[in-house]
Amino acid sequence: RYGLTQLVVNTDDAADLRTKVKDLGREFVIKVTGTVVERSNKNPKISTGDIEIKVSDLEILNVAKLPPFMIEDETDGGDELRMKYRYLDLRRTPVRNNLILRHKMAQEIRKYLDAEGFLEVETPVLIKSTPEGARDFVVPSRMNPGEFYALPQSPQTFKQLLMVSGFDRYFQIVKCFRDEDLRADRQPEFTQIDCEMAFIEQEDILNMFEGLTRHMFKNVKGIEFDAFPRMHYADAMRLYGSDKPDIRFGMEFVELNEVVKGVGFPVFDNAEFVVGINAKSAASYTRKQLDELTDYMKRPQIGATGLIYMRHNEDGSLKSSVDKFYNEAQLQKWSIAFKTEPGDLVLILSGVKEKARKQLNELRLEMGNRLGLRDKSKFAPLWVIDFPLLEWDEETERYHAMHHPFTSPKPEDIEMLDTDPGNVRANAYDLVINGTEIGGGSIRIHDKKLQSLMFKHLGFSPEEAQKQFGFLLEAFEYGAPPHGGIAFGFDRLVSILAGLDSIRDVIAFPKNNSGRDVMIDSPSTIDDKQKKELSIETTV
RNA sequence: GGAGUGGUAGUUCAGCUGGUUAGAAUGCCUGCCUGUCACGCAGGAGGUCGCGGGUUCGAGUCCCGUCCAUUCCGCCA
Repeated sequence: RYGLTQLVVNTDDAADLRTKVKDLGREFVIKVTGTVVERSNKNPKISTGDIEIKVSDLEILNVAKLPPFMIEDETDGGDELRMKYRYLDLRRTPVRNNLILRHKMAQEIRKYLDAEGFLEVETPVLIKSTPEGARDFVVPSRMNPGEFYALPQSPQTFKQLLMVSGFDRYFQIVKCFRDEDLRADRQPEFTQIDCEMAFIEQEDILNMFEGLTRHMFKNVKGIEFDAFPRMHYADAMRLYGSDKPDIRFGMEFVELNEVVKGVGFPVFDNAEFVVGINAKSAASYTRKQLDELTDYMKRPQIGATGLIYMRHNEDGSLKSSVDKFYNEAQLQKWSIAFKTEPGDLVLILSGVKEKARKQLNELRLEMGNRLGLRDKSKFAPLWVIDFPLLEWDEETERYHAMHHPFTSPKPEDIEMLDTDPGNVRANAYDLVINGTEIGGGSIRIHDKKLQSLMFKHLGFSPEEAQKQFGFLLEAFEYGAPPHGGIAFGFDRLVSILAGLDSIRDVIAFPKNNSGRDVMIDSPSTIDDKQKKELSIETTV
C-alpha cells in the first residue's frame, strides 16, 4: 500500500498483529521476521505480492503519514502532486524502473567508451560566460564583486582544449545548463554524453558513436540494428520538412507546383510552393474528421491557412475538396504524383516554401500518430548529415552559426563563404531516433586562420573574438590536432528507450515550469548580507 | 513575450442553457469477515467550487481582474 512493498501477512495469530499496530493508526514502516513461503496462487496482473511471509515477529520502526496519492503502478496522482511529493513518486515501480534503466545505460556507455580508449575527464562548472547560444545561468562571484560566473551550456571549449593537450579520446557524462523555457523534452539543466576525438574524420565519429548507440540498444534492450541510414540535411527538409525526420513511417512529401498550377485555382496559382502527403488508408476519414484536421492546422501554433484533400475511394474514383477547379483527368495527375491506391487520402498545403514544409511536417507527424505509425516499441535511428554552416537571423540581420562557431565548413564550400554564405555546408551531423534529436556534433576548426575567418563571417570583430575566445585561439597556436566530436542528450536517449514522451520521468528531481515551490531544487532569495558581499543592489 | 487548456472532497473527475441540502469513483475512518491479491458486506466522516470584484431575486455555472499548473509558439550557438 505504501510503495515499499506489499505484504500479505499470514500468521497463526492475526489478531495479535492487529492489536500491535492498531494504536499507531494504519501507517507505519515495519520490520518483519518470518519464513518466506512461495505463493500458491500468483496473480499475473499485479507486480507486487510475489511472495508471502509467515510472520513470527513484527517490529514497528517508524510511523508514516498517509500518502497524498496511491503509490501503485497505476497511480491516481496527477503530475503536479507527484512532482511535489517526488520522493513518494519515486517509490513507484515504473518511475524506479526508469532510473534503473538510466543507470544501466550510463554503465554501458562507460563500458563501451572505456573499451574504445576514451578517458572520462571532468570540466569546470563555474566558467566564463560564452556569447552566442542560449541564455547563461549566472552565479554571482563573491571574490570579484559585481562579476559573475556562467554555468556551462556544454563543455565545448574545454574538450577542444583537451584535444590540444593530447587527450585524443575524451568523454564525460555531464550536467549542462541553459536558461531557457522548458518543454516536455527539454529541461534547463540536463545531462549530455559529451565526446571528442582527435586525428579523425567525420566518418570515424559516425562509426564510433553508431557503435555506442548500437551497443546500448543491444545490451539494455536486446535490440540490434542494421547500419543506420544517412540522409543529407537538404533531403530531410525536402522529403520531411524537418531536420529530424521520424522515419518509422514513410509518407514523404510530394512537391506539386508542376502538377496543380495553371488551372485557375487561385490559392495554388498564387502560392510559391504547393506540397502534400499521401496518408495511406485514410480515405475513410469523414468530412467531420477532415474539418477537425483543418482546424488543427489552422491553430496559431501551426498557422496554415487551409488544407486541401483528395480521397482515392475504394471504388477507384477520385474526390477532392477542390472539384470545382480540377476535373477527373487533372486529379488523375495528382494520383500519379502521389502514387495513390484506392483507400488513400492526399493532404495538400500551399504557401511560402519553408513555412509550408514546416506545417506539412506537423501534419505528417499528426497523421502518423492518428494512423498508429509511431509505435514506441519500434526504433528508427538516422544520421542527418551535411547541415548548413550558417543560419540567417532575421532579428540581428546577420548569419550565425547553426551548430556552433567552431564548426568546420566543408573544404569545397569555403569559397562560397563570401558569395553564398547560406549554402555553405558544414561537417556537422545529428543522430535522430524516432523524430527526436538525440545528439549532434561536428568536425571542428583546428586552424587559427580559418577560425578567425569564421569569426569574421559571424560578425565578430577581431577584438571581440580575441576577448571571448582568445584562450582557444592561442591554444590552437601550440599545435591543435584535427578533431571533432559529438554530444548526446542523455535524458532524451533514456526517455526514448523507456518509451516515454517526456524526459521528466527519467530524471529523479526534474524542474517544473515556474521553478518555484516544488522541492529543494528551487531558487532562493538573496538576503541583505549576501547582497552586500556580492555587490548586488537590485533583484537579480 | 504570445496562444491554448485546466483549477470543484485526500485523489481523479462529473456538474447541460444560472435555480432546493454540490455529486460519482477511489482513498480515508468504524464494525463484520482467516486465502485475500482492484477482496467482500454494512455504516460514517470529508468541499470557503484557486483568489478578488461585478451582473442577478439567485453564481460552481455568466463577465472582468488576478494567481497557480500545464501544452505549444517564440527561445533552445
